Amino acid sequence: MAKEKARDLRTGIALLWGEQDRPTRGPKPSLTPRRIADAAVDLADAEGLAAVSMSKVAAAFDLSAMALYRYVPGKTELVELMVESVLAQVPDLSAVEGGWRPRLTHWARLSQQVHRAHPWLLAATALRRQAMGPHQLGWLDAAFAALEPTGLPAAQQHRIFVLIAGLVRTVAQEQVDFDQQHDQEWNRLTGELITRHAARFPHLTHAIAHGAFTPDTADPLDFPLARVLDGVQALIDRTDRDGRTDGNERRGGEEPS
Amino acid sequence: MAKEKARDLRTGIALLWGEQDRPTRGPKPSLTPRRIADAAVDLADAEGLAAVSMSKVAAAFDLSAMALYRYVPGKTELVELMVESVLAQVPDLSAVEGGWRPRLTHWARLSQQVHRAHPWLLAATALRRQAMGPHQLGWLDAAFAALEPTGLPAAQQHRIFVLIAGLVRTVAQEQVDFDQQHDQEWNRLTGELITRHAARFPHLTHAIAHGAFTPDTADPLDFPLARVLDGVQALIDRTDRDGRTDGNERRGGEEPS
DNA sequence: ACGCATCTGCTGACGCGATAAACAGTTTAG
DNA sequence: CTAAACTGTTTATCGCGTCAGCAGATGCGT
Repeated sequence: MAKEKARDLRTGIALLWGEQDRPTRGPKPSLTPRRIADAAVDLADAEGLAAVSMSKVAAAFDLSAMALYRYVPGKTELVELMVESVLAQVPDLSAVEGGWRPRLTHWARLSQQVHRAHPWLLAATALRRQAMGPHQLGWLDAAFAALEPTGLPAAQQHRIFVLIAGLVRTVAQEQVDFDQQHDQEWNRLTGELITRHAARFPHLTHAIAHGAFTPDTADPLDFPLARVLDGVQALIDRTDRDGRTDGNERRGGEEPS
Repeated sequence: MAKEKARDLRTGIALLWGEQDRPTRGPKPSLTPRRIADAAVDLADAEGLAAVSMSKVAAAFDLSAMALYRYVPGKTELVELMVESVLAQVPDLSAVEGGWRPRLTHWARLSQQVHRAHPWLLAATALRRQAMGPHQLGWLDAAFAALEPTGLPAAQQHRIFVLIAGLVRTVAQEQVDFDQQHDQEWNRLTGELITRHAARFPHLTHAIAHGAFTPDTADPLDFPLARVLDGVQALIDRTDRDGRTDGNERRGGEEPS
């Protein structure tokens, strides 16, 4: 899981951007990286990322596991291809009216939908700065397009993008993990624990008594996204008013390190 | 990785809360779950979570892998113990002056520090609603303590907690993944890609030209945390002014589903 | 003081994962 | 037509979590 090979990035990129020349000799290839990735996506959608093993993917084509290595350097690159495949619908936000806020909101919702449709995406993009394909860069471009009208410095636009992308991930995480059965069990057992040790967790107890953990039918993205965008709006207002601030003012934390 | 056993939660909780009776017969146990967890933490700190295998942990005591199963039901529970061990310093925010905002900020910073000291924590708490030990609940209690003075409804306090905890995770993710070597390589290769396909990613190109990806010496938690807390402040202001709003007003997204 | 139930820790085995190596069979360029 | 280039297979290695069964230590009830 932590074996980097240094050449992975380069080979991954080559694969993602289709920069390989399939030669003309020998038998016709029966597969393509794309077809393999799509089969892997189907498998992951149905049984989770953990079920995606070289042999199970190969089995979808009635081939042996090793056959895949003719098309894909290794599993790392296969997962990168899966991500790219799933992001094929690059958002076009130019039709969204109302400026940066509705556009960013729409971007976030589209991203959330992809995560909902492919719960494994979260785990697949979790670690490392991986090789990015054209579709992934397309999503990034769309986000910057939405942020441009804020008039904020590019560095801050980037930070806001990271913030919102992270938010979508967080919310997706909650939704992915959700499991009626398991969740009820968890609520029951943990609730019982807290009640038993109420004196040790007074504020938690108080909050629960006032409905903090009451289930909620609203889309879980609504509330946090509204908060974050309010925060961005506040930054824009302050920047417009003050002429120039770097956005890292003293509000919200003092200690130097 | 995806094998749930239904009894895991219950046994995990029993272990975390020390609700087992070690009997009196037989040889003296040479270990305790706690000592095992601490050894595993040291291993993970040094070589990453992937390096934490039953045999490697056991090797730290010159024992065989199977010996650990006398103390710990399985690896799942071991990881839960590791998390609990690392959260032993439950924050006490009562000394922090200035109301909810500095307190929440402090909570976030402490959490960030733990994540920095134990990069594997992120992966260890990534999945599922796991069994929570007293320390973990302590952190939760501290957060609600900080949120109480906002006067917001408990359900919103909970949502804000989730938002901020997620934010810390996101930032921690960035920091954990960071690797000078690999990052420079990534910047070089990906930058080159974007330049080559500039026409396809106009806004991204524009943002980069204006310094969007320029490295930054500020603590990466500063900016996003300030934005989120500004957003919370806006919610408080609005609630105070309007008397009553449910916090899911129309700002920031309209479509019903 | 003794014996056995109760422990601890060990070895061996299983199944499953990624992937390296060597090989058999196929296709096409020269 | 032949050899290079290519596809797919079998076999093997290594590491993982964990189950089963065994050897030896310990201390309770007698």
